[in-house]
Amino acid sequence: MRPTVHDIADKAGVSLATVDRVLNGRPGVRAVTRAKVEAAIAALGYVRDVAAANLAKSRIYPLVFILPEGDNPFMRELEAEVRRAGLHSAAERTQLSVVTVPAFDAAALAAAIDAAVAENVSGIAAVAVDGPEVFSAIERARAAGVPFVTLVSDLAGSARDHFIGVDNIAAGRTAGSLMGRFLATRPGPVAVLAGSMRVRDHGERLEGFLAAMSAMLVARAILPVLEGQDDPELSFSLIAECLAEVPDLAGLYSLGAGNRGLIRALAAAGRTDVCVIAHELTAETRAGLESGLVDAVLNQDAGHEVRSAVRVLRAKADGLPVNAAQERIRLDIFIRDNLPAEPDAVDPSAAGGN
Amino acid sequence: MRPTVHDIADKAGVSLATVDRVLNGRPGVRAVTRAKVEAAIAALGYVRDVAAANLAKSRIYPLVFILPEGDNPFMRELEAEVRRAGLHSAAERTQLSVVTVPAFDAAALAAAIDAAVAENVSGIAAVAVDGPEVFSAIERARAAGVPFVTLVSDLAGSARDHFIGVDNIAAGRTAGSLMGRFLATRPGPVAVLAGSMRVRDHGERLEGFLAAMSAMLVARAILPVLEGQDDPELSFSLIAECLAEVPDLAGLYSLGAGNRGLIRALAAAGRTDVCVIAHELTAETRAGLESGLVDAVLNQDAGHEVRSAVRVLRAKADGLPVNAAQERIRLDIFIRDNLPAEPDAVDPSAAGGN
DNA sequence: AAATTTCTGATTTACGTACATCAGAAATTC
DNA sequence: GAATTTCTGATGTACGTAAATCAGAAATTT
Repeated sequence: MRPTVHDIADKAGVSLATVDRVLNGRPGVRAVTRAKVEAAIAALGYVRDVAAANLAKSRIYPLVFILPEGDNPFMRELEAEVRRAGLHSAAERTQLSVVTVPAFDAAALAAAIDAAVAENVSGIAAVAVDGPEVFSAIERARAAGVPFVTLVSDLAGSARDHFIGVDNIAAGRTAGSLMGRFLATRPGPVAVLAGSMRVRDHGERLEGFLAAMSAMLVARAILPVLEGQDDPELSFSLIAECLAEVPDLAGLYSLGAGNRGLIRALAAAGRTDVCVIAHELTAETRAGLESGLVDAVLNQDAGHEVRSAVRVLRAKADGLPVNAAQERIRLDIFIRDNLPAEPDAVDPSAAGGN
Repeated sequence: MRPTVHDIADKAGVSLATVDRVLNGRPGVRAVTRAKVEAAIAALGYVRDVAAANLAKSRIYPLVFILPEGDNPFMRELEAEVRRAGLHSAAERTQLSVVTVPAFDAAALAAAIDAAVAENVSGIAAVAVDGPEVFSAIERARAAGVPFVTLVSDLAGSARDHFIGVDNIAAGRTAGSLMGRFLATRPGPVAVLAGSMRVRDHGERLEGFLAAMSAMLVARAILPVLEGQDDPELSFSLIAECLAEVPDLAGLYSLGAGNRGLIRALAAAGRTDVCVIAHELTAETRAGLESGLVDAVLNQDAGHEVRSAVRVLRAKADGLPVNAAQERIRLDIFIRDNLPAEPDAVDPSAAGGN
């Protein structure tokens, strides 16, 4: 059997109360006694039984996810995954909630962060927009002792505890590399559709893509980046216009969330010959892959990200270390042949993470 | 607060003991009383607090992983992941152990299954070899009430509860599809290196690969399958011989574990022009991707598989349902540009799954 | 040496569930 | 209606930890 607090007390020759004080960093223990207890803990290889501890504490952890509003399918999927995780979150003593704010709006995000801090939550996960207001809001949260993780789009250099999302530079590089291989020697320029350069993930993906394309043996023209604001209508018209103006367009990299408009424009123009690489496996991009309009989709698993965020925030709230390797989010590559089955309906009885 | 057994007792107007009898399916409750209690449970939306239940039971679940022995790097990684998971398995009240048996040996596997059943374990995960002995051993395990999952290689049609691994037909199709795109119009035959057709995963991958290749616009000769028994030396000589005899070889699909020998043979022949697609991201295939000898690696995440197997076996042991969607193992595609960072050293302090 | 402060021990209750025991009520059989 | 069987209630202990209380020991100050 694994050792308990009682074993520590026996081994160290102190009382249970003293062990408790040492374990939970409470005052009222002399340095020598504390050392004795710590020695016993180390000798026995004691590890706290978190289940029992949480039971005794009956503590709950209210965690807030701040996501951009609007019809960005990936963000809505993230929201759905938060709700899904919330169904069995009671077992892990977490209470998840979602707050939505206007997309690409640093001031609104900062206000939402401050509001969450005021509500005294145990942790915040947010899709970061770049801006000084956001930096200082994160600093205020951390100063108030509230763990903070960035989700999907990072804000390196800020006070955030952790970033949960893919390496976006590598994602862009992967897109560029696949595009190069798929196009091979076929001539023609490549277009890029982004949402906004005010979120770092888009900027980073572009950076990686350009780097990979410029490393190709065959030099290829990259058209100026189209900014569709992750809006279906705007994305549609931008792409439709581009297709009309550039008849020999060879490739199209969609690094944001404008895929609905993009696919509609491609279908309308009947251009199945363009090599299309998009991000995030949603209903639209899945249909695009199946119909052959889209050649590859780079994806980050929303469910994994939500569960990872919950784990990290809980660990930070408890002052526990995080296994960075385990929390690394993988970049999935999907082509027509390795599409996963359609996700099933929510099953509240399911336990565990993934 | 979420409801407890006490709330049910109050609501149903019965005692705690009766609620307990209903919840745990113990005898001694009239049908009418049972119905009252069940109504109260449904009305309150009660869900058992598993943490408290496990604490009270102080039950442990001994789970056994039966893996092929030998220097198959992926199997050794699986073994390492089992040990890694075992480090914090105490928290989940599981006790993991690994048993190795000769590879491709149905009788040895069946014997190991019987031995595990005799030891009265709570669950068994095994890399299935095809054979009648294995079928009947699985049936004996299930008859003895021991949950059984197949790992990596399935045995559909057997009594196993669940399969933990990728869809190997889709994996083969993906390999074929990528091979076709990467080769484009380049002429030349393609070779396939397998381990043994006695494990179904190899057979299924081959099936998918051939299907995808035959669906290509450009017809391409596929050489007879080379069976390397997952042995580095044998694989080396088979590939070396093949490279010598087929100078215009265009592609090479390695669907088993003979990658060390394969890469050595390619390097020795200086053939960086052959399009190579291999399975499982190991030290060898990673180095191959980085050096450019290997073009793509299809991977299943050993850590995910182990954690999924543990979750499924525990759920089966407790008679709980399994969320199949959540337990589906993804097929990862790795190219040079989306290689994850080298795995870190084991960190026993890490909590949670992924 | 007395008074004070700081530390430590002993004990208790609680968290939510599992499980066992025993007495008594209700239903069934004779 | 008595005897029996089957069901139900009441109660208690246990799991491993958290947290509180209070008494007493040790160290410190006066």
